[in-house]
Amino acid sequence: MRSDSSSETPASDGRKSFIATARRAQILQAAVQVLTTKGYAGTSLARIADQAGVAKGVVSYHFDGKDDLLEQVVIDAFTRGAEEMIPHIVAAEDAKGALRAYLQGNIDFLDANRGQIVAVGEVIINLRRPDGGLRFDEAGKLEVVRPLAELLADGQAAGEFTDFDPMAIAYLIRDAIDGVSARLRYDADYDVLGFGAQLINFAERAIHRPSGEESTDSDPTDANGK
Amino acid sequence: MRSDSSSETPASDGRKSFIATARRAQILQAAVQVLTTKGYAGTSLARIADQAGVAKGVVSYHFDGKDDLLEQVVIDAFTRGAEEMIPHIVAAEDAKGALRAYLQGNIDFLDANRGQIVAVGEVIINLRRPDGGLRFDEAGKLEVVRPLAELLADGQAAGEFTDFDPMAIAYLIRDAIDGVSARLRYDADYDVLGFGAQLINFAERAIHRPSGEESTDSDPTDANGK
Amino acid sequence: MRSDSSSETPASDGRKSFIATARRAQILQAAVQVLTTKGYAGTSLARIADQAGVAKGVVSYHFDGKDDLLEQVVIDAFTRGAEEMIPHIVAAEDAKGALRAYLQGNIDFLDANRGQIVAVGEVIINLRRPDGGLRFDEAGKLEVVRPLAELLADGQAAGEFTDFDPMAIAYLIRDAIDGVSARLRYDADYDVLGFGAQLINFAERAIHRPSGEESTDSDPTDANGK
Amino acid sequence: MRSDSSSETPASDGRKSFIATARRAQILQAAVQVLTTKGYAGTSLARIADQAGVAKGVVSYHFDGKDDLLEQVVIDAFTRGAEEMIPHIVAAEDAKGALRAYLQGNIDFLDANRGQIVAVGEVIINLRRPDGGLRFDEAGKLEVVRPLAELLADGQAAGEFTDFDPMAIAYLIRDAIDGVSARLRYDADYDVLGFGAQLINFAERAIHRPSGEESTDSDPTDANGK
DNA sequence: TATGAATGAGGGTTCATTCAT
DNA sequence: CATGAATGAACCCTCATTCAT
Repeated sequence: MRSDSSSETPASDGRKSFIATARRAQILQAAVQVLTTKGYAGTSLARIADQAGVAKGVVSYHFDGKDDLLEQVVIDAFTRGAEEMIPHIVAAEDAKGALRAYLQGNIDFLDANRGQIVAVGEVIINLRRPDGGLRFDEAGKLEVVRPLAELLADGQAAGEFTDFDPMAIAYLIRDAIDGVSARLRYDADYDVLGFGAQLINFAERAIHRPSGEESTDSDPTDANGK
Repeated sequence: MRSDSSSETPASDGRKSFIATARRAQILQAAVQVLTTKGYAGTSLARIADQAGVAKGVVSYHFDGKDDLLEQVVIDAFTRGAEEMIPHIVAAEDAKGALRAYLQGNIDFLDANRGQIVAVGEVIINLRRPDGGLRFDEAGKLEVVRPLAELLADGQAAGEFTDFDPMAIAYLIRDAIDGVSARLRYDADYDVLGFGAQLINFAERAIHRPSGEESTDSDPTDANGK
Repeated sequence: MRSDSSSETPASDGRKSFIATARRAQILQAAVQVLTTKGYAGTSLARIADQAGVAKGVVSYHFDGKDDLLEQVVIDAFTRGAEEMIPHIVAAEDAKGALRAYLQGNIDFLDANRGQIVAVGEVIINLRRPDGGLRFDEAGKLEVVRPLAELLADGQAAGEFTDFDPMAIAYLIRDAIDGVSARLRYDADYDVLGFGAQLINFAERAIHRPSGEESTDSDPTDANGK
Repeated sequence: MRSDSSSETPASDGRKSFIATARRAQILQAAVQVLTTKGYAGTSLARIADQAGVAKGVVSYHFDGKDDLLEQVVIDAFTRGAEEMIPHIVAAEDAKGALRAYLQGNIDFLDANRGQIVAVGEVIINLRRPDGGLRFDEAGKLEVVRPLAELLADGQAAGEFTDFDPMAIAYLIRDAIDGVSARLRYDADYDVLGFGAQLINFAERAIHRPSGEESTDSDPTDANGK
């Protein structure tokens, strides 16, 4: 069965039968569990099948091989994440609001999907293409970072944000969010929301332009506070 | 049978012969190369031996199995990193200087050791103990983060830094540094120093207490920025 | 549970429905194509079903397993071949004519059915019974060679052919014809008819008794050509 | 271990150690046995290892995979065959002698190596390259047929042989020899030498120019048979 | 009739490790 | 010290077949 994302039939869930969809979900869930527990290198189709309570061949039947299965683990999460977060960001009235929505949206998503986050991270970090290159590489990362950088640049253009390299700071913010993912590896009960509050506070302090500051180029010429 | 802890000091009393030390270094270097090229899951003793130009058995002879070898890759780097960075940090006169030394030291180390960083990351992220737990887990991470958090707390106590949760911001800073490591995976020529400058700038803007600001929890005696 | 022997005569009394007959033909044709393209070891029911554009289960439904399907590929061709060739042979007036009819009939059949010949060969050579023995073995071969040997012996008895071991020469002629099949494996456009002409020429030169020759042993006492 | 045919050391058996050479031979012999008994499709590394009395991994250790192993089965036989037959052919004084040496040499080789012939045939017929093409294809066949065709053409030029297409008759002769191989599949005790005698007889009757016959396509200067 | 779903065996291969030399 | 040889487990994948629908 091909994991064809195109749906030729107008039916709601696409062309996959109900039972097939259910099995796929079941197997994906099992894969997430194994990835989280055993790590990427310890994740085998046999263990996934065992965890799902199905025969080993079933996994190969529903997915186009191990790589396809693991890809789906990531794609599923990304799809859901984008669906949840984007609306909040575009609904913001100004750059400050959009930045806050971006940060809070990511934090909330991580907090609400802790069960999947670690597994997704394992795959992103380890899954490679047959040629040896990483399956989820810089290109995918850029897709996530660039919008954030544009958001920051917009805020600078509107005079809301102070001077900095938008791309670098976008990476820095992503690093903080990815750091949360990493910490969930060690501590499933990590206080994601608490750290998120600190992160938002920190970021806004560093990014927001103090009222009255001049927007020149980069270096603030004078720093006589308010 | 753990590998002898004296293995890191081959010169002092000569517990390891010269040739053994050389072989170990040669194999470790090969392991780094394979890890960087093929990733953790693609790293086998056979490939390492091949890369090192030695027979497969040699690796097992000089290291107590695959896990021991991979551990050494990490420990070597950490040892060297600590040796290089700690002196600069302790030499700083105040918290601001220490923070800058910490950040610049880490950035410089990453920049100077790009060849090893990716390999080290692969192992830290993936290597697990026989019981399934991560070999380099939260405990090791805390060893790195806690000193930074203490440095930040000291700065707050001295009135140099503004208010924030030292632990959270320490994690945040570590995330940024680890983010550099991650980016080296995709781009061996990543501008580490450039990003580092932005990071330092950003961090200081968010951490330093603006002159004239009231300190809620520490001594406001000196608030005259430099 | 062998497949019903009436399966080859779908029309006579309608034991098989029209649709079933069509499906069988469709699947057999797909099997021929896969066998030709991928070889025996590369031929699976999945590939055949795919090539035929039907679900995998359909093949198992219409045929009593893989072996039955492959048998039919051979039997179909043999049945058709016999139907086409035998009439010409029995219609010949003398042994020389019968031999020529035999050779030309075989050549023409191979030439006209190149698309199937390779597939048939793959099965004959490889298909084995559950006990490990070849499904199409010496017995089947004899069925083909013996009539030819009898034809040759008749020609000798009639004084048309020179002295030789009829069975050995019958095998030799079959080898030449089978050789054509083999060559079609490598070259679908092989000049079957051209080789056939050379074969007939060669065979007649070696088999026909020169006029005036005594029927002694083998050596022609005088050789005053025509 | 690579099956490198080049030998960097001047030692007699090349660079393979004695024990490795012995194991390889043992495994090759086991492969021949399995191929002969079970056929190509029934030949697995597990069965070969079992037949050889070694663990499955040993086969993969000594050969570069299944294909490499099966190739060696063929190459070994071809190498030995060429070594045995070529000297006799080149030693012949005229084309008639060379043809007889060629035929007798092939027959004798088949007769003396019946144990391997069937296995070799299984591989030649079935082994395919990763791209789907046959591993031993037309090109290899031509290497065998062309020298025979040249031998025949030489005989024609020398007036020893009658008129025919040398290539076609060369193929025909090869077909007869290959037919012997095929017959050994069904009957391990096949009378190879007996058939060989008939074949030689038949071929010479069809190929040799009767004394006094005119040559149509070559130099008629000497038409007075010897 | 036809299909998708499921199974379990077996395929070849890679692997970390042990051991005699 | 170093090596080649051997092992057996685990890997992913393909297969022919069965079965409920």
